[in-house]
Amino acid sequence: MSAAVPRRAALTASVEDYLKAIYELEGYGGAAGTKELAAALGIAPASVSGMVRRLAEQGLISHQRYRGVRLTDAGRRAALGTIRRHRVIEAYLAEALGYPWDRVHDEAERLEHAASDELVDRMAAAIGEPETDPHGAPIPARDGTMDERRLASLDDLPPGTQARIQRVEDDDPARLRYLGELGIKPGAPVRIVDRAPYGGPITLRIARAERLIGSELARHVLVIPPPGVTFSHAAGARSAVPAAGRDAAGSARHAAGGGKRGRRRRGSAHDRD
Amino acid sequence: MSAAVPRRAALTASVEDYLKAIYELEGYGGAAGTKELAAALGIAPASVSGMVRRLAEQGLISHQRYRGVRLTDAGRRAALGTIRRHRVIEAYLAEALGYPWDRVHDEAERLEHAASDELVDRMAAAIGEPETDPHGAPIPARDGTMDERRLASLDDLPPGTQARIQRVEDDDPARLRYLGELGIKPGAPVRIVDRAPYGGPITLRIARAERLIGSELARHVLVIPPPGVTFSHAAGARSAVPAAGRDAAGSARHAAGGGKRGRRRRGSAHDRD
DNA sequence: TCCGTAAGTTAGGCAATCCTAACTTTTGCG
DNA sequence: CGCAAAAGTTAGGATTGCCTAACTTACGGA
Ligand SMILES: [Mn+2]
Ligand SMILES: [Mn+2]
Ligand SMILES: [Mn+2]
Ligand SMILES: [Mn+2]
Repeated sequence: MSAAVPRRAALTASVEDYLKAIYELEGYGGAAGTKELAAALGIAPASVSGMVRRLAEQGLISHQRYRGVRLTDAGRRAALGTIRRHRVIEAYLAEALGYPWDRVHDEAERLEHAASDELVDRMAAAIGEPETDPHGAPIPARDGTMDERRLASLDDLPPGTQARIQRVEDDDPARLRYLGELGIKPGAPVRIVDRAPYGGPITLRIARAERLIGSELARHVLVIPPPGVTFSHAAGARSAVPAAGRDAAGSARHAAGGGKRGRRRRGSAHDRD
Repeated sequence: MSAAVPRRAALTASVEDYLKAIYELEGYGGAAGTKELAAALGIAPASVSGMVRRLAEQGLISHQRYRGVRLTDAGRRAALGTIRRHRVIEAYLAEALGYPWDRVHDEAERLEHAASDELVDRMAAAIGEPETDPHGAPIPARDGTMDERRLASLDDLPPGTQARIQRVEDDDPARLRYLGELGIKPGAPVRIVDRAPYGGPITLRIARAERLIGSELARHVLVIPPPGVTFSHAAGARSAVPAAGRDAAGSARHAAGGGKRGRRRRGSAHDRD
């Protein structure tokens, strides 16, 4: 049984995950920092330094010591390939196999490294060439192009605004389930009825009901920016805002944990796409 | 990005492949040899010795030095779990995604280590709980039970015998394509019209046509043994015959290759199931 | 300008896998 | 029975990836 069976020229699963993470942390024009990357991947910063050297040697990223990394064209191509596989798989699991939208991510996180492009293409064809994953994230085309429009979050919208939910962040399964209960899913029309001041609750009209959500939650729900809206939160990864509000690097949750012995227990995932 | 996301208590992909290989080499009551295992996995015998020690320490196999290995109950359970995942995935790819039967194996060989049991169960349900994979290999049930009937090969049948194709070996994509052209696939009724002596060609009546096949090819096509047939080739792996004809251990093809430098290039696969 | 802190690196380790070379045990044959 | 080939093991390496501890650099104030 078996013997290798590599998927492509084949980067390792680890490398693919690094490239994906860097892609998402670069956001609109920045570089990805070591610590940030470590948090996103659930590993120690020192480990990232080591991998960064190797990725740079392989020409997948460029690295300025102490200054962060950026994808090269080759690295970006690879990242978008993995992202395409991930999102098509998520869409397929939801569409063809009845997976709930809060459980597609973890499964895709593993399958993205094992599925061939042929399989992914067959999946995409089987469900009608979807343009987004179940959370509304755009699926890169086979040629590596992807819709990279910046999005605004519900938290950025003034009262009275009408919009259509474009995308929700898929980090947290529990949050996804809650959003699902509220009827907040991609494609749904929404109206901002009211906003309490000082970061208070936001009143929405959604799915023919009025709902109150906190501004924290609202930041994880994205819409196409109506004219004149300045956004503080962008699809992809980081804030589009200059300085304020960017304390928690990216959106990394419980970081690497701090066990003493017994390696091999990295935290659970926390991503987007 | 991500962070771990293990599939189960999670054996490594390597360990799962070893256990599968051992399961198949054990055949009906034997032990699996180091060299045999190395050939099946496409790695060097010395590497197998090392892994064997670790698997024995973990209680997945029992090992008698210089005498070969056997699965423990825990090891057999794990092996059957992987085999179930592999075969369900093969069946799903063929049934739901239109994969040709000569290309499902390699894809399944990778996905089997990444797909969760939930995914595999959903796949099985989606295609009506298949009992065999596209090559006729039985799919272990969720509880780990599997039909382990010995099968006879076409080469074992005397002229005049009627049988129904049960299974074909899926080692070689080219052979699968050829068998497909001949109409030799699981479920097809076949009649042995004639056999030339001294290992000469066998004349079959299949798919309403008469076909000639060599005895080598015939050995890779399996049927439920009609009464009175002694078989020389069994499903699973090795011959049921005492000594004769067991030169090429198992059915390993091009073994480990013999590159000098540059590891990381193991040969392509060669298996069953 | 100076400095402390945060971020990033290096050093030293470990575990999983695989390899080649060299040595040991088994075993089939004459 | 005796031995040489075959099968199996050990020894010594390499690679990938991750970890902790300790050191270095960058940078935002005071
Ligand atoms: Mn992943
Ligand atoms: Mn997603
Ligand atoms: Mn495999
Ligand atoms: Mn197979």
